[in-house]
Amino acid sequence: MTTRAKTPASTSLATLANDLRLACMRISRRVRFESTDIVAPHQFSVLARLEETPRTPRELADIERVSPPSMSRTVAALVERGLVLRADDPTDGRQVILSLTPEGVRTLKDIRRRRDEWMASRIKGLSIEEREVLARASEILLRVAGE
Amino acid sequence: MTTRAKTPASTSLATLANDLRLACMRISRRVRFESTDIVAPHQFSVLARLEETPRTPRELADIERVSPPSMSRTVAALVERGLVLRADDPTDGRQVILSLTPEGVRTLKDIRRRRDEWMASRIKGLSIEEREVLARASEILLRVAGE
DNA sequence: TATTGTTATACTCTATAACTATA
DNA sequence: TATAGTTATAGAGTATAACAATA
Repeated sequence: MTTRAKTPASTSLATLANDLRLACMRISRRVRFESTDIVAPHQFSVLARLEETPRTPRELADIERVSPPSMSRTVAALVERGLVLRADDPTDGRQVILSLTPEGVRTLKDIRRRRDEWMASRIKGLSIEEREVLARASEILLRVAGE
Repeated sequence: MTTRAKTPASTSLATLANDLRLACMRISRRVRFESTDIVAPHQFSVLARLEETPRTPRELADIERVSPPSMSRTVAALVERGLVLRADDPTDGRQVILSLTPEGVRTLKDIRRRRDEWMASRIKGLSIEEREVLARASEILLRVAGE
């Protein structure tokens, strides 16, 4: 492989890709493992999608890349728990509109708070310079992840 | 959510924790979604553990925080696929020693290559400065994740 | 008696196929 | 006939409880 950069070896594309991927995956893994969420991962994803805007089960299934029956079941569990509200679509009798209940909003906030607390506890001991690096990296990564 | 951090020193701990966590989780999510792994996540974890050193099912269950019966099942599937080798422990008849087969080693490498390719394609278009930020961030994050 | 590992059984999440209701 | 959603059924992964083999 060609390392054409005058910069350190750590900026080789392949090395950086591997290091960065591992770093992100390990952080994510520990966040999930140690913040003991109140809802399952697939339920959390649905709540987060409904926080953006009300959606139909079909839309959620497409976004989350699961089958309609799976989403039907996931939604049913969230409705059962009082986190999601079902409403008939006034213009199309086949569809249902799903949205978050106040309890759903609270649950989402609570989960994020716990996750953030874990992350905050990890970076609390870092230097100002290190935090600045991470702040800049966050911006870049969020942009890259959104592309 | 809460972006805005043009004044580095005033970047709050909570804001950084949230941005950084979201960034890592979104990157991880996309890596998993789009590199279409050959084995399931829990199987990959076990292969990676066995790459470090041969282990018993009990050790794997403790490390991966699943029950012994679950690990028993996971291991059986990997043995069935020819990725893991079972061997009797010569000093303790109750135990079995699990290790990777050559095919298991190849599979692990292949999965990592695919994941890295996705990540590399994402950072290919970044500037030298941005890559340097990510390289420094990787070091910090890997250290933090390992604590 | 304690430990390792498996089998028995049940619950959850996933999928495909078939069904109902509406457009 | 096509679409939205659910129900029927089956296949994995996980768990707890009970069992077998060994220490």
